[in-house]
Amino acid sequence: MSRKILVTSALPYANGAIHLGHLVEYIQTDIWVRFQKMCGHQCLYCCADDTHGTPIMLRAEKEGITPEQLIDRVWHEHKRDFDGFHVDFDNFYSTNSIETRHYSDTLYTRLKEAGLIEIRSIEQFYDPVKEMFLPDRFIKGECPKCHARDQYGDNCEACGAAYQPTDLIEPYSAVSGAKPVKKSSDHHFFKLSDPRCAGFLEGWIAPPHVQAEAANKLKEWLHSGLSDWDISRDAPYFGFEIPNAPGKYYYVWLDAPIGYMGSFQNYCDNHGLNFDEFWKPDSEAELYHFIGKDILYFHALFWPAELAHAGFRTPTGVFCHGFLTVNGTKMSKSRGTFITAESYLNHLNPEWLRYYYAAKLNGSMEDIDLNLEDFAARVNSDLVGKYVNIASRCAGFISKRFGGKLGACDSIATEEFVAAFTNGEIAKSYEERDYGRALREIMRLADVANLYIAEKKPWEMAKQEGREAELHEVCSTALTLFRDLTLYLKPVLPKLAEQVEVFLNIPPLAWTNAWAPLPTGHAINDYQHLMTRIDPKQIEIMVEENKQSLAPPPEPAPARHAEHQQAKAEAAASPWEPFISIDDFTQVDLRVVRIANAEHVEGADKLLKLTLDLGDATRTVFAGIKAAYAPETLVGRLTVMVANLAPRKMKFGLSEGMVLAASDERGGPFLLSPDSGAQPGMRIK
RNA sequence: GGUGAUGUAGCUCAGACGGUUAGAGCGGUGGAUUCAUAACCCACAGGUCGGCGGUUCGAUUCCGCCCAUCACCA
Repeated sequence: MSRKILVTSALPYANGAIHLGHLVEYIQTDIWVRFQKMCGHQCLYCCADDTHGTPIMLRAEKEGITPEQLIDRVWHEHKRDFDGFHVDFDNFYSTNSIETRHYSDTLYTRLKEAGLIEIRSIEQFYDPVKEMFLPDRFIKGECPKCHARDQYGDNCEACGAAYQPTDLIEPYSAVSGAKPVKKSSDHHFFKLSDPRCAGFLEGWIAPPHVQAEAANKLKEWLHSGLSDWDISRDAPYFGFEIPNAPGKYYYVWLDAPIGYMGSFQNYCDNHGLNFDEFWKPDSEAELYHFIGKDILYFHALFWPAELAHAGFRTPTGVFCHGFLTVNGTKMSKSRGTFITAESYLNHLNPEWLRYYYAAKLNGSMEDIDLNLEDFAARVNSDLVGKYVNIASRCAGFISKRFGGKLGACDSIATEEFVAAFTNGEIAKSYEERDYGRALREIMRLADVANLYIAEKKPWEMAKQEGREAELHEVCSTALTLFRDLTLYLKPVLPKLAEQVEVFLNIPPLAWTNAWAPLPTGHAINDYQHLMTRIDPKQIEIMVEENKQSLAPPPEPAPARHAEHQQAKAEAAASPWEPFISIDDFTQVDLRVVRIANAEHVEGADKLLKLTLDLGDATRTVFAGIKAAYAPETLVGRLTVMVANLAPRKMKFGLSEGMVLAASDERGGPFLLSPDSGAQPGMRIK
C-alpha cells in the first residue's frame, strides 16, 4: 500500500552558513525520506531558504548589495552544502517567491475572515536616524539588573536576566548607535488567545502529532495561557507587504512555515501534481515537519492553529530533535568546534558524518553529541572494519578464481538474514526514526557475516585441491549478506550503496523486493575499495582551521527565532569564560629575556627586530612595537617572551617567539618588565 | 527562582512493566589467524547502574530529597 507523504525540514535562514548543527536535522530528514522512497512510497522532501526580515535587510545593506542579491548568493551556498552531504531535496526553494506570497496572503485573509486577526497599537523603540523600528536584538544597553554594558534588548548574557528593551539603561541602536525613541504603531496580531485556538490545540497536542515529551512541554505552554502573536512589522522591512495595509509587512516568522507550502506548490507546478490533494483538510496524504526543539513553539502551536482556521490540513506529525554538542559542549569558535558544512567537506567524507549522526539519533528530543574521537573510532571500526571488510575479503576469490561469477548460496548461513529481513525490525526502526537501533542491528548482522567467513576459512579452501565449490559458495554467500547490509545502510550511505550496486552489478536496492540471494552465475565487477578510514589528523586539521577563522566579528544578531539553529554557539556566561585550566596555562612557556639587540627592519612599517637573550640561548623575534619604542632604548632591558610559540616565517625572516605588551584604545603597546632580580631564562608561572 | 530531560564500564550508548552472575560496540590486555588498504575471530579485565533516604521479601529499575549537566519559562 503506497503512501503519499510530504516531508519538510526547517528552513535555514539566508543569513549564514550551514554548519554541523544544522546538518543533524537535514541528515535525519534525508535518511527518513530515502527510507520511505526505498519502500516504494511517494515521498516528497521540500525545503527552502528563509529569506525575510530585518537581519537580511541590514546585512545586505552593509554589504552594499540588495537583499535579493544576498539571498540569491546564500541560496547557492546552502544548495552546494546540502548537495555535498547528499541531502536530496525534491525541491529546495525560497520564501521570497510568488507561491509563498500567495499562501501568506491566503492564510492571512482567511484568518482575518475568521475574526482571528486583530489590529492593535503598540509602542516600541524606534531608531530616529535609521528611521526604522528596532527588533529587540538590535537594541543594546546596560543591563538593569547587573549593569553589564552592551547587552541585548531581550536578555543579559552576563547575568541571564530577561527583560523588555524598554528596561535597558541608556539604550542605543545597534544599527546606527542613536538613542532610540518610543513610538507607537499599529500591529496585526494572530489571536492565539481566542478560545477556538486553545480548544483546538488542547485536542491536537498529543502523540502522534508530536512526541510525548514534546506534548508535555507544549501543554505546559498552553495551560500557562497563550498570548496573541504579533505578525506584522513596519517598513522598512524585507518581506511581503500585507494586503490593504500599506507599510505593514508579514513578520518573517509568519511566512517561514508557509514557505513549506510555497516550495511544494512550486514542485507541483513543475511536476504536474495537485497541491490540494496534500493540503486540503481531509487530505489522505501525510505531512511531517522535522524541526529542532528551539522552534517547537512555532510549529506545534502557531502553525497548526493557523492551518486549522484557514481551511488547510494540519501536520500528521511534528518531529522534534535536540541540539548538537561537539565533544560534550556547545559548539565553540575558540575551540574550533563551530564547524561549517563547507569546512567539513574540505577535509572529510560526508557519509562518515551521516553514519555517525544516524548512530546517535533515536527519534527523541535529546541532544546528541559529536565526540570527535568516538566519531573516528566508530566509523573506522563499523564501516571499514566490519561492513566494507566483508566485500573486501571475498571479492578477490570471486574474480581471481571464478571469473567474476557467483556460485551457489548457503541457505543455512543466510537464515538469520532472511529472518531479519522478514521480521521488519530494521524497517520499523527507520520508520520510527530510531536510526541508532537500526544501526545496532545492522552491525550485529555484520558481525554475523564476518563470523561466518571466519568459521568457513575460505583462505584455507583456496589452498586445497577439490574445495573450489565450497570456496565459491562461501564467498558468494558472504556477498549476498553484504548485499543485505548495503540495502539496510542505503538510506544512511546513499553514495556508498550506489558504488556497491555497481560492484555487485545489480539494480538499485529497494525494500520492496522479496528476499532472494544473488543468483548463481551472476557476474559481478572487480572490487574497488569502497571506503577509507578516518585519519584523526584530518579531524585535527579541520578543527585547527576553524579555530583560525575566529576573527570574523559577531554578526549583527539575527532575530532570535529566525536563526533556526540546531546548535547554539556558546554564549559566554561572563566576560572571562570559557575558563582555562591551570594545565592550559602551563602550556604557555613564558620566560624572562634580556633584549640583547634591537634594530629597525628595512621596509617594515611596524616591526622591530629583537635579539633576545634567554640565558643559554638567543632568539630572533620580530615585534610590532616600532611605533612606541626606539630600538636604542630597548637594548639591555629585561622583558617577557612566549618561548614555545611555533616559529613563524615572516617577510623579513623567521620569528622565534613573541614579546608581551599591553594595549587598548587608551594607548600602547607597553612592554612588560620583570621586577629587579629576575634573570634571563627564568620561567614565569 | 520554577518546570522538564539527562546522569549505567576509559569512550559512545542499550536495557530493566522491581527478581538468579547489569549488557553491546569501541578502547585496553592476552591469545588465535593471515582471505581482507592490521581488517576479522576467541578470551579476559571491569561498573557501589550520580548521591542520600523511603516503599518492598527484594530497587540500578517505583517514590522523595540532594548534586551535576542541558534545555525551557518568568
